[in-house]
Parts: sequence; C-alpha cells; structure tokens
Amino acid sequence: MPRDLRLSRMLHVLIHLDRHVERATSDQIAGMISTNPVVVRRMMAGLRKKEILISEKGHGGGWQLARPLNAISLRDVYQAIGSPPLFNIGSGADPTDCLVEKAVDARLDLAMQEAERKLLKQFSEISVEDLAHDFEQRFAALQGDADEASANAAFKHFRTDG
Amino acid sequence: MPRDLRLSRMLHVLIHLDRHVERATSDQIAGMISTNPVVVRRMMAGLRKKEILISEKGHGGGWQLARPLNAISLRDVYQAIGSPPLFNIGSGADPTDCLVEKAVDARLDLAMQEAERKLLKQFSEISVEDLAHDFEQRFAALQGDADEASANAAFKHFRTDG
DNA sequence: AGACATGAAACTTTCATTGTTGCGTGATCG
DNA sequence: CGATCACGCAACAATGAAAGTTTCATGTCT
Ligand code: FES
Ligand code: FES
Repeated sequence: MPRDLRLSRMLHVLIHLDRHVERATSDQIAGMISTNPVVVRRMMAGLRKKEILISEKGHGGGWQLARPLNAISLRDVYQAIGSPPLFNIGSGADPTDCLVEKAVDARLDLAMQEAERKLLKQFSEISVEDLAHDFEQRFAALQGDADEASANAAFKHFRTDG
Repeated sequence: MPRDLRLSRMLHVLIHLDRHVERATSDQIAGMISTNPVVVRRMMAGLRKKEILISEKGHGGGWQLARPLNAISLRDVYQAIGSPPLFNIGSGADPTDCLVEKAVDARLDLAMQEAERKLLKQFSEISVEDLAHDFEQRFAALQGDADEASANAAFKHFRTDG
C-alpha cells in the first residue's frame, strides 16, 4: 500500500525548519527525509506559492519559513502540496449505461466527500506548531524531566547545523 | 488517481444479483462491470468466505446471494474484499532515527485512524438494500411517476436474463 | 569568473492494482 | 461414460501514478 508521503514529510521538514535550523538546502532536506533534492523542490514548490516557505538561490541559499508554525495548519500544508486524493477507495470513472451503477457510485462518493470534509476540518484546526509542541511536552514527560532542555536535546539527533 | 474500485463494483453486482437475476456467471458479471472473469472471481472469493455469496460449478452454475441485501452492510462488503487501505495519504514505513518524524507520523496516523473508524461506522449503518431502495425511490420520483413498475424498468437496461 | 543553489522539463524506476493465461476440479447434460 | 460448463488457484504480463533521476537554465554570493 504505497501511500502519498508528501504531507507527512512536509510536516517533518517544517518543524525541522523551525526547531533545528533557520534555513536548509534541498540537498540537506533530501538527506534528512531519505529522498532526493529534486523531489524536495517539487514538493516544496507548492508551499512557496502559498507563501508558507521562501526559497533563495546562490550561496547561503535554501529554504526558510515565511511564517511561524502556529500560522500554518495541516490543511494549509495539504492544500499546498496539491490536495492529493485523500481516499484510496471510490468510484471508477468508466461510465457505463447502468443507472444502478451510477447511483451507487454517487452515493458512495457522497459518503467519501462527507468524510473528507470532516477530516479537512480537523486538519484546519491543527497547526504545525501544535504537533511540535505536543511532541516536546510528551517527550519531556517521558524523560521524567519536565524542563525544555531535555526535550530540545531530542532534536539534536541529526546534525544539520552549519 | 486510480482508486480501488472493488467496493463500488461489488455493490453494483450485489444489487444486480438481487434485482435482476438470481444467479450469474463470472463471465456475465465481468461483461457487466467491464472487466474480466478472473478478476470477478478474485473479488468475489472474499464474499464467499464471509457467506455473503454462494458459488456453484458446472452447468447452470455461477454466483448467487447467500442472504438478503438488508443483511449486508457496506462494512461487510468492505471487509469481505480484504479491507483495503481507505486512505491515500499517511506515513511512510521507512523508519529513520528522528523522533520528530516518528511523532508526526504517529499523530497523523491517529487522525487517519479516527476518520477511518467514523467512516466504517457509517458503512456499518448502511445496508446494500438501502442503496438499492433509495435509488428506486429517487428514480420513480424523477419520472414523475411513483409506481414501482417504472422504477423497476430502469433496471432492465442490461439484458442478463437467461 | 567560479561555485553554489533553486527552477523546470524530460526521462526512468518502482510497485500495487488490474488484466491475462493455463491448468485443475467439480457438476451437469446427453 | 465423455463433453461441456463454470469455478479455484497459481503464475505471469500490462498499466499507470508517484517517486526517483538526469539535464540544463537562471540567479546569487564570494
Ligand atoms: S526534525 Fe527530524 S531531522 Fe530535524
Ligand atoms: S444493476 Fe447494473 S447491470 Fe444490473
């Protein structure tokens, strides 16, 4: 089951760009998420258009957040990567002349659209900052040590500082 | 976006087996849904195991309902075809050592599982009979003629009677 | 000028679903 | 019985979209 990984990957990258480094190149990001720089650019181009990210060329260039994580919802990210189909099941597009088939498909699509609407509403209510913050809280709690230094240390697993 | 068409197709077939013919061969069904008989058997094998359908070999053999449509929910059908992944987006299975990535993926999966749970609950509350009945009602209304003969006529578009 | 980094287009790879072929088994008909 | 019909099952080929890759152009900093 090969799912669309862009949303998951983008969220990781966005948090990285807020918590670890203020700017990173496509190559660095590609190494981070085990893919390649062109895929990174393709994926992040949509976020640039929506003014979630800024990219700069040349020396010291790379990618950088255009606004704080609490101003970026999961829905924003989802739409920025092109609103890929959320569902794997649905009706086929080969129209026959059977009215029953059309009716069944229409009804099924309705249910899926309803589910999609609800899921996107949830997404609109969760900011990327929420994700990052929740993790830090939970991690600190697990450590039995509530100070933030410990939580932040968890981020230092991957050397990306220049 | 090539979705999984099995659920949609199976629903169509089930209604057909209740409203049009009491029994149909894989070849006939394949012609009906524009695919081929082996695909039909593969798809319907799961329904046989769940005792939704019965198949018989030899002359006059073929597929037949094992219980009435009102005793078959969308959820039953979905599970019978193997519970294929409902969603197209999700987290990848390539585990790195970044805790943030793991946390983001876990959170995303949680949201998806919640949505899946809700959708399956809806599915469990809709029977295949509901789908067929709703269609007949709606079709009759559209015809400006509320008698069932008119609605039933809509089913006769495809000659499958033997 | 040279090195760095993104932008964009074209091409290849990957992989799950679907489609296909072939053979075996059981059931009905004559 | 033998022939035909129809499913059961396994193995293989085709399809198509996402991911990966290559290549060249453009812009930026030293
Ligand atoms: S957040 Fe995972 S590498 Fe920085
Ligand atoms: S219901 Fe569509 S062909 Fe019978």
